[in-house]
Amino acid sequence: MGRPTMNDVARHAGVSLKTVSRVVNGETSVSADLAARVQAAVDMLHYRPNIGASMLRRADRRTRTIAVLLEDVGNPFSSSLHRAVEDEARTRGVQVLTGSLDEDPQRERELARVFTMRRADGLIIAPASTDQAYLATEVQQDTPVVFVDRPANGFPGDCVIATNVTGATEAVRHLVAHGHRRIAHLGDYARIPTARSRHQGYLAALAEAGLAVEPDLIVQDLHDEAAAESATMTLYARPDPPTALFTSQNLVTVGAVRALRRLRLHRAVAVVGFDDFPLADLLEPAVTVVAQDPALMGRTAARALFERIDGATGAPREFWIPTSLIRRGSGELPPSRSLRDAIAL
Amino acid sequence: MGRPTMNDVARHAGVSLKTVSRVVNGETSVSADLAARVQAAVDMLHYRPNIGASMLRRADRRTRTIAVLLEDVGNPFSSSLHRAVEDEARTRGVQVLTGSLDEDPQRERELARVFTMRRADGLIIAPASTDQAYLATEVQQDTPVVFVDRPANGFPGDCVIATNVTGATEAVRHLVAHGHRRIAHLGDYARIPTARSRHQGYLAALAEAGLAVEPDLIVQDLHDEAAAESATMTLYARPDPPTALFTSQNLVTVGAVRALRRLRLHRAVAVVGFDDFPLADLLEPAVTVVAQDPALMGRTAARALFERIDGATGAPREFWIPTSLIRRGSGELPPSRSLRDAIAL
DNA sequence: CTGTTAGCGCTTTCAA
DNA sequence: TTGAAAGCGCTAACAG
Repeated sequence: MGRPTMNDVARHAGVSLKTVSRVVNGETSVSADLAARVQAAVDMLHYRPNIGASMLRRADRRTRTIAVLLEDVGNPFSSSLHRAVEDEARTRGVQVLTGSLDEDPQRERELARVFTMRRADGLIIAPASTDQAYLATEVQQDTPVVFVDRPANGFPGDCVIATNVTGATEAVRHLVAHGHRRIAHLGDYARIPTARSRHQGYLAALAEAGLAVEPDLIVQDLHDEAAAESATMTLYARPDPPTALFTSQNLVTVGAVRALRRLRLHRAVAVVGFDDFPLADLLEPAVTVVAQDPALMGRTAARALFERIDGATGAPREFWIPTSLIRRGSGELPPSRSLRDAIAL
Repeated sequence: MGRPTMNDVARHAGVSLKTVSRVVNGETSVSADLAARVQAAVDMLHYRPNIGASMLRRADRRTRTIAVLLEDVGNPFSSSLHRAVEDEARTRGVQVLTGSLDEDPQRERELARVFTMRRADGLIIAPASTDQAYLATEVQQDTPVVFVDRPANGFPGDCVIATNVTGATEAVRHLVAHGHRRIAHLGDYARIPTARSRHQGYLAALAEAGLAVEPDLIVQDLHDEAAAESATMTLYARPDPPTALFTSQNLVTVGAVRALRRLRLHRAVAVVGFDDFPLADLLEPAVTVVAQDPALMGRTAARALFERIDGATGAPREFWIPTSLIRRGSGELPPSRSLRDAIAL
């Protein structure tokens, strides 16, 4: 009394179950006559094959499902990436399961297990944990995993990562070129690999310019707007504040911009942010950023995954997705000679 | 040579397959001794149940999967909604399949069919088409469908919709209260139900204020920033332009703001937008909006769906999600007496 | 408490 | 070209 089955169709069409299977799967070795009768029965009963059941017996054992584990399907970076994966999957008739990790390593394991029980053909993971060795026992040998946004440890898989170090270096070099000597770095959780790379790029640019590292100008473990805003306020309560900020993530960038607004320093302090965000060009001054390309990252990850699913072998590959500096104004402000006066206002 | 099966576990533990099934499913009627042996074998073989296979024979025939059809999983509205659905699903151990419709009715049907073949336990659809009668033959009687953001036609299902008409009326009433008499409406594709409702709300507010409808001040079928920007430019090339804009969607709002910037009218023309967007509060002037609550819409839709999946019967319900006017500055600008002079600049 | 048998909806294998 | 039988991994129904 539930959905009609292949057997129901066979009975209605007066053919064997196997003939229905052939028609449904588009095999050509069925006479036109029988095929038509089967099709008529399919239409009349509104038969829809149960692909979960077919996968059980099918030789390739594919579920035509992939799973994507992201930081948060609701944030702009993750959701752009998700959309790009969907588009690649769609051309192949593959469905996409998603889950949000919220920087929780535990959740990463849980979801890897859940999607394994669903027999996803492959996984795309933006790791929240620092060690993916657990995947060895969690996923099957022949289930490919592609890592995106952050590198993996302890498990072989293709890897799609933005050029975080060089992007950050370029950002800070840009500030140096505009005359800045005291450049602060506002970073995300220090345990996040991308945050570390961006920090590393910052240090490299300072070294390159022969500038000393001032630990007081480096604030880490900022993960949301509020934290970034208050860290910036604190920075500008100091006697000798920086003339420029390099922020390592868009929520941090926005938090810093908010603080500068409150302090009325938004036209006095230069800012370059890592990762672009909507409307950055409409702020005053418009925000200079090192833009990532989440859609390209998603597309690249999906294509790599499907190549592996289709049987590609060989050592894990690294795909480096270039970042690009977008000059909009905030990063081109010269160092203010009178920051303390401005603050006094 | 693939994944270990329940049979492999049974052999290793020296018990029957059914005993393994009991342990794996947490049934208590197994002696501690056997349960421990089974668990040991599970751990040693890294056994993971194939829930696709179990669903085939299980009495409730649930896949513990729901499908969500959205406009575009990459846009802020859809992705916030998606995230809220995920959170509800997670508490129930249910996985979420998603798909983007891109305003394509054909795609809506396709995806409904695909997810039916996956035997999703229920569907959440933000309709792209105007008629959902096709669902009658596409989904099973007992597969609940909940519609979100836009109403359904021709198919019974709970419906979760923002108060578009009253929200739009409130927006325009707000502009009227600030002295505006010539208020333009920039709307999305006229075929989109939410766009029509917002247009209707606009008309209601004008009528309430005793203002005549000026067809020249109504521009429809704007779906992206570029279209909205050029429509706004055109509007201000007219001899007698409006002193305020009511924009019906956030891309349209942003396009209009861009145009006003270019015309240097952003402090002269009042703007209220429908639907909030990130950083609206950081623009100058900050943008007054009628905010929707996509997360609440997603949560409400998911809860309604799970109630139906859990057997709730009764007539389709309507859940009206309230909008809220957020005053930020752009909507509180008074009518400019010298718009033409300002434009002349 | 434990096991045996049947069968979910489908594809495979093999025979006609 | 068509179909019968077996079986994918699992749970239900029923025995012991």
